[in-house]
Amino acid sequence: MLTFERHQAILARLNEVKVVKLSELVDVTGASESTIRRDLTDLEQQNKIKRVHGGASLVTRRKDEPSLLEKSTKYAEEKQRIAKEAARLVRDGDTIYIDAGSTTQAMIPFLRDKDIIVVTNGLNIITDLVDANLKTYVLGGYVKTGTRAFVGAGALQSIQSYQFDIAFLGTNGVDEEVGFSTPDPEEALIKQHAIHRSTQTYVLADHTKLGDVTFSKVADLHEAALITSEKANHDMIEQLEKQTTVKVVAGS
Amino acid sequence: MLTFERHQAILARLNEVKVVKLSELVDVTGASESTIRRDLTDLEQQNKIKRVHGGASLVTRRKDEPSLLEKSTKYAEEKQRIAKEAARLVRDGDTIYIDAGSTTQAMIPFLRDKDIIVVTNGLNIITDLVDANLKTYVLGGYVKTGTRAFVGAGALQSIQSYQFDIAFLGTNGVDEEVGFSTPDPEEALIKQHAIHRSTQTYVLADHTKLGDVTFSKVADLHEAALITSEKANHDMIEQLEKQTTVKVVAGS
DNA sequence: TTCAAAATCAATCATTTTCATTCAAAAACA
DNA sequence: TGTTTTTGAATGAAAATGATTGATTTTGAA
Repeated sequence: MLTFERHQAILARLNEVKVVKLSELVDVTGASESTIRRDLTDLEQQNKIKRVHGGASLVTRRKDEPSLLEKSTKYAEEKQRIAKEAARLVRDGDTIYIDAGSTTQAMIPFLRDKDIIVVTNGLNIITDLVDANLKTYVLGGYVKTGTRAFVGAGALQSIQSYQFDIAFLGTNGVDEEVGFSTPDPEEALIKQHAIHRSTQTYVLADHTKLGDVTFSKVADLHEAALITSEKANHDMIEQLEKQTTVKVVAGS
Repeated sequence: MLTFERHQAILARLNEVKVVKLSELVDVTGASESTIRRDLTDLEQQNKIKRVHGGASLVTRRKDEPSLLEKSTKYAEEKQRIAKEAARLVRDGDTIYIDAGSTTQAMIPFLRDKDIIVVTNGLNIITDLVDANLKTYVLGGYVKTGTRAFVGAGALQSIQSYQFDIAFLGTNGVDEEVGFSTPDPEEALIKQHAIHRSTQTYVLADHTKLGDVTFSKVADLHEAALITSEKANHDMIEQLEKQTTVKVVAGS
């Protein structure tokens, strides 16, 4: 058996089993223990496998987890909990829209490996989606400096091609009277279209957003359900519940 | 047994087994070991097989796209020089298309702060463009795992909206007969449209691509100009010049 | 926990296989 | 005929392999 063939056999077997004992590999390939050891060393140097005592496992091509510091600042605990709750709503077979934004981005780890199609307009979101092994589609358009969301005529045209089971949106303001709002009119426009092309819409907002109003109105409260956290003012939540469904996730 | 026949026999056998022991080949063809070795050397030079210790395997024209990391580190210097030459062609006020790919990506630092509009279908390219302070537009579409290019119906629809002064494309193969080619038909389709929507087209290719043929044809040689480097075989360049404009950038 | 047996490991060496190079014989060619 | 190309055998170098050694790690029983 050729070196190349053996390497293939080893990798194939690892693909099935994730971790295999050395003795099994010896059986499968019919090579001596020494040879297998050398093979494993080779493959490890090629960064294809990770050796463990007695065997080996395939290295997952995922990007390294962001550092803890990054995580804690980027996705505060509250966002994590809200994102997790949102992700629970997604079922295999769904086609969903994930809006640009850090809270919606926090959903992605909870969606890993699901059999879903995801559409997004957020540059930072794309990489995470692909790394999470999800079928990923992107709106085209102009890349906004700052949030790096795709907006404008291109994005508008793109979104018309899709229908979503659920849209998950971020927001900068949730107000009883004004409804959902965001600073940039261009982004607001995309969000509006996402709502209209989707069977259900959930807006993810941590407690700091409640009561705020920003420049561009996205939608009335009744047009989307809201997911927020216990940290929010309870009177505020009661008020909002008159106009929309509110999911409140447990505090820390 | 004729040389040609032997070559065919070898290739046929490789087709079946992917990798064969040299001794087996000797049995099959009835030629001496030396002859087989010479045959294998020939076939490898013709780029038809890849030799490994103890045998050989057929080169596949389909998958086998090197990872992004590999791409970006390999022949970095040469790509830099080619990219710089390409960037020199861009004038203020231009609208250009920059194809997904590591060589085209290398152009971006040389375009910094220019007053141009850039359209791309490469995920990794977007961030660089925005960071280089360029007005950036993105095609939508499906995100290919691997190269992370945007392809498919969405990308196709998006690209129809634009007209370019210059399109800069990468490629995996440049061949006198076949022309420009790339492994993925979906990407090839986008490239074709880019060419047709653009006043001028330049294909950027380091010397390793010349003479190669991959699965999907993108265009004939005369449909685009070529930028490559002095490392390329000079006879090859002469041949190519019969069908297209070739810019050759200085060696290291 | 501690200890000893078992398993696994890296390192080394002798053997086998494969390789490129060389050279002379055979074949093809003109 | 003489010349060129192809072939096969021989050589030593290089690479791959399998067995052995003793060190290290894991396991399981006390």
